Amino acid sequence: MNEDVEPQDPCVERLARLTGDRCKAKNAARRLQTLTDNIDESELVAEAEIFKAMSDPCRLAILKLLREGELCVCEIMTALDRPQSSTSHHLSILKRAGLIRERKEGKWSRYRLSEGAVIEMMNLAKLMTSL
Amino acid sequence: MNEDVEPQDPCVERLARLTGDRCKAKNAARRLQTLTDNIDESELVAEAEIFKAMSDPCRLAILKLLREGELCVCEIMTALDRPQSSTSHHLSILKRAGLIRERKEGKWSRYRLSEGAVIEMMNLAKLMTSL
DNA sequence: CTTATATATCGAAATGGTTTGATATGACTC
DNA sequence: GAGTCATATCAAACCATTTCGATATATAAG
Repeated sequence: MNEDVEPQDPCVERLARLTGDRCKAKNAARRLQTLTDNIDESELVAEAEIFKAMSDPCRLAILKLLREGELCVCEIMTALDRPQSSTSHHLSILKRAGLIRERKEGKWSRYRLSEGAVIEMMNLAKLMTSL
Repeated sequence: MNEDVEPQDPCVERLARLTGDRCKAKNAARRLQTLTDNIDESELVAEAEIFKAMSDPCRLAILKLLREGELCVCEIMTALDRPQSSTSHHLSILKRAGLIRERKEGKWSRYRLSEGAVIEMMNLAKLMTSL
C-alpha cells in the first residue's frame, strides 16, 4: 500500500504548490529522492576532507612550496616564517588527507606532494579565482 | 652593504647545519626565499576560500545536486532534509565563493553551478579519494 | 650516557564555523 | 493591505580548528 512517494508527503505538497501540478510534483519529488539516494555520505565526507585540508592559506602555501620538490620541515618553517609546531601540525593534516607523503631520513622528515591530482587541483582553483 | 641573504641569517645558519656546506646553504636559502616571495598572500586566501566552501559535506551535496540542473532553495532543503536556514546559509557561502549563481524569479531563488571548473574539481576529489 | 638537533605531540587560549529556531524581507494573492 | 509563502538574516549554542609555547620522542654525534 505504500508507494515510493506518499500522497501526503510534505515534500510533494511543497513541490505541488511550486509547480501547481500534483503529477509533475510527484515526479520531481521522485527525481530529487533519486538524486540524494545516489549521494553516498561517506564518499561525501572523504571528498570534503580533501578540500578541508586545502582550505587553509598556510597549508596551500606548503603545497605550493612542495611543487618545486621535496623539503624537510625545517626548510618549510623557514620559508613560511612560522613556528615549528604550527608547521608540523599543518603537515600532519596534509598527510592525513593523502595530499603529501613523508620520507624519514635520519632525524629529518622530508615531505613531497603525493602522486595524485594535487597540482591540477591548485591550478583549477587559481583559474577559478582569476575569473 | 646588505646582501640578499645576511651571513648571520638564522635561516642560512640552519640550512648550513643541514647541508654542512655554507655556500650551498646560502643558495638553498635564496631559493626558498624566492619561492615564498612568488607566493602572493591575497591569491592564497582567495584560493583557500574556494576550498573552504567545498570543505563541508552538506555543501558538497548541494553542489552534486546542482550538477543535474537549476534548483530552488525549497527543493534543495527537501532533497537534503535540512532546515531552511541551514540550507540558505550554505548556499550563501557557495555563492560568495563564486561556485554557484543565483537567479531570482518571483519569490523563488533558483541556484545553479557557475560556469567555472566546479564539476572538474569534484571529479578530481573523487579520483583522489578512490586511490 | 650525555648533548644537540629535528620533529611530533600536548594543552590551553583564541578564533572561526555550523546549526537552528526566531524573526525580517520581499513577493504574490485575495 | 492582510495573509501566505519562499528566502534571508539574526543570534545564541555548540563544536572544530588554529596557534604556539612547552614538552616528549627519536636520531645522531661526541
